[in-house]
Amino acid sequence: MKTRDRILHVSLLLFNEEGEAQQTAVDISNALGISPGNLYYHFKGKDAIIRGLFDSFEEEMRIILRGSRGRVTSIEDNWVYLYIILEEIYDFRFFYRNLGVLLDRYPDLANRFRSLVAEQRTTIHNVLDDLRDAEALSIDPRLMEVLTDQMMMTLTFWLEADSMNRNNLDGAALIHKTVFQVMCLIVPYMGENGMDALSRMIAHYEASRT
Amino acid sequence: MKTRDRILHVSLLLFNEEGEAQQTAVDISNALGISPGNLYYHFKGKDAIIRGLFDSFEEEMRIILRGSRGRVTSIEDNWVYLYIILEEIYDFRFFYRNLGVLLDRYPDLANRFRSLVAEQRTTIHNVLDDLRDAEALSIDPRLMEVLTDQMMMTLTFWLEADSMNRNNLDGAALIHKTVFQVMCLIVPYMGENGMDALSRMIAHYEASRT
DNA sequence: GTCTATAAGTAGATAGAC
DNA sequence: GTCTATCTACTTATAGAC
Repeated sequence: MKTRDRILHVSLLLFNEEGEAQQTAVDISNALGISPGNLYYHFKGKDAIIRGLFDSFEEEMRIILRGSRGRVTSIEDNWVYLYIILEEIYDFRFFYRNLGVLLDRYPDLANRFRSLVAEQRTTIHNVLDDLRDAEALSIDPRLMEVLTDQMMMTLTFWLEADSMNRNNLDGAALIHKTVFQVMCLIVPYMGENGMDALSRMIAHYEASRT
Repeated sequence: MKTRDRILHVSLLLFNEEGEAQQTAVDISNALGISPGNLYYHFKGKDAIIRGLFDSFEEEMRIILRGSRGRVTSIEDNWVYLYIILEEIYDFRFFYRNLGVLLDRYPDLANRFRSLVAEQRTTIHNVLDDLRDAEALSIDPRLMEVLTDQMMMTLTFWLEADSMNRNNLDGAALIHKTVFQVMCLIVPYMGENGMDALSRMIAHYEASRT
């Protein structure tokens, strides 16, 4: 593994586990067992590392988003698809832990992030349209934008929201809970099947917690 | 106005407008036209100022929350009550702009914040109960917790969510939009009146934007 | 590519005069 | 209460040897 890749790999671990703000360039070089000078040879600074990590995240997320085209046609598909998105976000969770700071500090990155969020929103919107076409959902058109916004909000701030609670969940449990939370947003639009689907989801959710 | 109060007042303005992270102790003293030494005479540092500001926010918010007891018995009441909460948050919006950082940096403040959020959640839950008792809402009990979480998420992250958009709204418009967003969360549970209420809300919302 | 050593810059904090 | 001056601590960034 090349030093450049090792830097990205270890930085991601440190950022995710300890928080991005807490890690200095020297901390990262220590964790790698290399000198700060060497780190600077590969990356001009911490911001360059972060940009490198965002490159990976952006690429992977765009692949996931584009992979949904016409493939999510049932409530179960939707459940699985949410899982995939949330797991990708979890892999790069330090970005989402304090979005505000990062966007303030790196304006160029802020634009790329906003653009990615916009594509995410479009994808969610399309998925809802597909589910409506497949008659899995019946949504008042006037509520579509609001519902999309609400789903986006949950998909973007679930990690920060969890840190508001005293007893934080581990990753897998939190992802599961969040999928459930998002699915519940569309339960009222599932018509007759809504309550059944809800019961199955709750059973599934409760079972996974034991 | 005493220097101590002027410090709190000007700091709040600076934090809200320019961001908390961007302001150093020296910046604040410059804005006040006093020396850094004098600032340190009144507050041991920026964290002491932030604590002082949180004291005010916490006190005001708890009064608002406790003021709701049994007083929110209609959809219209709920609309107004959301307004009051959102406006209070907006006054101290720098806390919500990057919650993650603040909670990391000041663990004691994090506990107080979590406790306040918990009381907020209880209040929202009680209000929903009251609305159900008043037969303004009809909610499946299994969805109550999820709905409460969803409302809390919106009330906590609306400011950060707005900064994800390219064209940010001004304060009044954003508050209005957010009230609308939260109200739409309960539209599916209004029964027969839901669609009527939605139409009225949309009319009201559109009218306010022109 | 990698190291050591060090410069340069910044924020936080205090001492002592007025 | 308020000031000036200074000190400490920490982080980023670079220079030059190996």
